Amino acid sequence: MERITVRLPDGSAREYAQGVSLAQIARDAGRSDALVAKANGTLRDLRATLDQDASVELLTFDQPEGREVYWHSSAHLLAQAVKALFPEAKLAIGPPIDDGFYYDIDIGRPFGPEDLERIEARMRELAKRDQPIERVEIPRDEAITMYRQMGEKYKLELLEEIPDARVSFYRQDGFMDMCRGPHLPQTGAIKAIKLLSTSGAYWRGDEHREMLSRIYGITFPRQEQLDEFVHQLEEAKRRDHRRLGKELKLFAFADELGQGLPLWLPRGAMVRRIMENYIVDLELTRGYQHVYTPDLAALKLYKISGHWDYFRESMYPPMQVDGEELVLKPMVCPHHIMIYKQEQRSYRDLPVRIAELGRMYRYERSGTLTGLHRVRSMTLNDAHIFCRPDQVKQEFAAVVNLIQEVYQEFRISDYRLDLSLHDPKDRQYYHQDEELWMTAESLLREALDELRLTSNLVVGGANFYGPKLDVQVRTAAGKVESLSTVQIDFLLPRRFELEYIAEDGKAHRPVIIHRAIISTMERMMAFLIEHFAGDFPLWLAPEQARILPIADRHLEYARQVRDRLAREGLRVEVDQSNERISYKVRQGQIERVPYMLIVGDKEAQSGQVAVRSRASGDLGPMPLDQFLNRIRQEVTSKS
RNA sequence: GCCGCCGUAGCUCAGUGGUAGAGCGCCGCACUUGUAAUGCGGGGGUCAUCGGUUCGAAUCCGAUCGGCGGCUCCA
Repeated sequence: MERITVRLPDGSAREYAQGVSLAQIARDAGRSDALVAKANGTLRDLRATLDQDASVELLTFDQPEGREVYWHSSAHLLAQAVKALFPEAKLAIGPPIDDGFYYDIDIGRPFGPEDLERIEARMRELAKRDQPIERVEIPRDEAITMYRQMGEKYKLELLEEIPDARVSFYRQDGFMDMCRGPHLPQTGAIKAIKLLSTSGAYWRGDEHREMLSRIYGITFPRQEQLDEFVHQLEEAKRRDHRRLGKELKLFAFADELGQGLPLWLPRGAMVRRIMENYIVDLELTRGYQHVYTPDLAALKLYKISGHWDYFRESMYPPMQVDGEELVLKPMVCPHHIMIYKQEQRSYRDLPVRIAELGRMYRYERSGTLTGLHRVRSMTLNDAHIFCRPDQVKQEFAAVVNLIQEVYQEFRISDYRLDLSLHDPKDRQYYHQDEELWMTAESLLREALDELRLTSNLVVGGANFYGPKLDVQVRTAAGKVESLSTVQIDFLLPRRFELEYIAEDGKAHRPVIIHRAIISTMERMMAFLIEHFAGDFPLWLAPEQARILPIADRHLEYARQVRDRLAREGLRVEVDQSNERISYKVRQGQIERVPYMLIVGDKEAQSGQVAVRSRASGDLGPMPLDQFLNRIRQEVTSKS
């Protein structure tokens, strides 16, 4: 028998007989926690054997790839349990996801909560039996025959697309599932199991095809990890902007008003006004010109831009007035283009940066509406930069710098950049001028390189008119959404026949950079609520300080303090309720007021206030001016 | 839009076919209070809406509206 050499990442090497299993190697390395292995860069089952020299990396639940395999096997376990309880069930697909796994299944009826409990219980039983999970390869024809007999029509459809002569299956305890693998060595590795939810999901993500039942679940090697996960879910719920928005009276919805149409309550409107003033003032210092454009526009505007062709379904239907067809403004760019076209532009004028807090109305499908994240009426921090081709890179860089500056002030550091390019194979959505795409995309890439930014490439993520860079953040519910965006557009200038007169005296075509820094006010508000978990920093807090009189006889002094602070531009209220001080403090804490100023006999006599901070509690008495200095500094530094 | 779950007082929720409940909030009275809940009393619901089954419906069935979790979509 030949000998082979196995090298481990720590540099150690060991000789084995040919045909040694990766599980054996894991045992010898004392790595009982290994779930799967990477041999010469390829992921393999631990049950797999080696017949030549290899460098082997043993992966555990702590590595993303190990977790993926763990959850993938968990999905198989789920399918096995479902098949045991519902033999007529037809299986579709069951992949791992960021947090757990799901399996799409067709049992001709939906799964109810009781079903989930039964399935979960069965999964535990099956895991406890600790059956080996084995890979088997069978000829494709055999697989087809088998699935045909079983009536597994979804598996058959998948099988049809596999060109290989042999297909791999994984078998555990009599249950077989077609799968590329790899998988855990045995089902017993799956310890803590929880099925989370069910939902409908279209077969192959196509809304014209069968609706399957999807079961989501999560598993862990240890119960404590599951408990921790559940705990985190609960914590996330407490940050949820919909909950805090209601509790803190920031915004609301009303059935009578309509779906997806938010009401900004006084406290939320205050935060919004601060955000708006902040961004508009900042943009004015960066050469943007702020404008206003109407909420209605002639449909032909969007026919020219092309948006009508692409987004008709999500625009409110046209209304006929005086022989004109009007739509609610679904987006701002054509309006700003009209402003650009108001004058003949010289190359010396460029770039022209037109900005607006643009209110838009989009008919989002009812099932997609979620709190302030997805609404039907929204106001975008929009701007369009009209520039010469040679200015694109520098303008793009300026926008990215602005984004970074703003994020620093909002204390946002957890985000990802997505670079979205067009997919040349998608001839339906993207215009066919490949040269235009090449130009736009290489400009974007070069600019990113020069900024030394790394981004995540999304092929096919571009707009119909051009590529873009999005700043992606995560919501409390764990979903990724874009906050900021910068988009390069060579197409709309052409469609609208935009021009500027260049040095050569001839008309040239400008480029448009579409950009949004703080997103829509709705989305930004939702994000900030969750980001700060309701504790807005002083500069954003709707109520910055509240004065709490100890007894009714201190009300007058309390009002004096309030008036003084209000004249200094602070947002401040007096708690006039007939309650004990500890109750008022509790109320103030619950309502997330950054500062509480307690005033009683001592303070009234000495002209002081006893300061309590939301974050650090009682700070003791201080003269009013000292308090003012403190918070002025805090507002300026946005801390 | 599609699939599932849900809808009881301002809020959070209990109430599985037999006369609508609790806590908090709100209003009133008393206490005049020193850093996370003072006590007592009161008002408040056509049980989302409409229709059906039943002697009788918050409860069972259907439709509609709205919310939640997904799918699809997201200029």
